[in-house]
Parts: sequence; structure tokens; C-alpha cells
Amino acid sequence: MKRRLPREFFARDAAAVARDLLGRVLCRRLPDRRVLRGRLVEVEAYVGPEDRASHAWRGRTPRNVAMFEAGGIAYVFRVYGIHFCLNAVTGRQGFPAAVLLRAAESPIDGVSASGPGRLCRAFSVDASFDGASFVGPDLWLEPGDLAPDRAVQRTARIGVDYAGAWARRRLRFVVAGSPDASGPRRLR
DNA sequence: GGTGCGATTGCA
DNA sequence: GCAATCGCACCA
Repeated sequence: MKRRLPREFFARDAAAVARDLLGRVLCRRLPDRRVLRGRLVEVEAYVGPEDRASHAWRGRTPRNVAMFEAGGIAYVFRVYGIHFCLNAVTGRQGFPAAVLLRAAESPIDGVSASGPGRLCRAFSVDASFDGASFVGPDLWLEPGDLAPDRAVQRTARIGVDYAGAWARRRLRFVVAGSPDASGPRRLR
């Protein structure tokens, strides 16, 4: 069995974790014991309580409690009443921060999950994973092998235009040239 | 207790 | 271009 990224991996600020997550392999063990794997190619950092684009901006609520936990767990929320979005919680207990996983490509079969909602569907992640361990038996990350010199593109985050100056912060990280990058055709 | 809307997607 | 669809945040 391959190595899992340890809890300490998540115990840094969200932007650092986000950058480091590119090329890592998202792993999900299904009830039938099959294991799905996909290389992360697009993520976004939500960096703290002052980040106006973050769900935690207005403080702790029933929805976002997972963001306030110590790094190493999942934060899953429903968006537009239809889709789920999967985040890796980062940082220390009490400080709300997370990395939204937006797109992955499968190193095995080349199937891509482009977009946070589609990623959750592809990996069969739903609200029951909110607060679940990201170093657990059903959900974890493996190191992966992104070439160190593989270019990483930084852009503004998608769909947070309401967030004032925070909307313009370049907290979206994409593996340059990845065909699986999601978002509006327009790349900001 | 009522209301407005979103860290999106798919289809016209 | 826009409907789908619902939990949650906010106001009363």
C-alpha cells in the first residue's frame, strides 16, 4: 500500500497546502472496496476568517464547523441545492481554513473530474464526509509525483466575485496546461 | 417563521 | 443564457 499524506501535511496555511496539493493523488475507497484515484490538477485556498470569499467569513455556523477543526479532515457542503464540494481542512484548531478540490485527472484510466461538483460525483463524496478524516480508510491522499518544475498557474478564485478585494487574490492553483482545469472558459 | 441566494452544472 | 433545487444565513 502506498504512503498516505499524514495529518501534519494539512497543518500549514491553506495557500501553502493548496500549492502542495497539485499533483497529489486523491484516493477514495468505495463500499465495494474498489479504490478510486485521481491526480489533483486544480485547487483553491480559503485562507482564514478575514477571507471574505470563505464560508467562515461570518464566523462559525452549523454548516462550516468542520473548517474550524484542526487540519486533516474534510469539509463538504452542498451548493446550489444540487452539487457537493469537497475541501481539505487546513491549519490549526480554531482557525477556519480549507482547500477546495476543483479538478482531478485519473492517472490510471485518464478519466477526468473537472469541476468541484463533478469531482464529488466522480469520487462518490457526499455530505456524509463532512468532518470525516482525510487520513482515513475511505478517504486519503497519496504523495503523487508531480515534476517539481511542472509549471503552476495562479489565478483568482472562481465564482467569488462578491468578495471585494479578496475576489482578486490569486488563490486558485492550476497545473499549467492541464486539460482538466475547470471554471469559466475565460481564464482570469 | 419567511425569504433570498450560492465556492455549479447541463442543456437550450 | 438560464433553470434546477435546497440548506443555510439573516431578518423579523
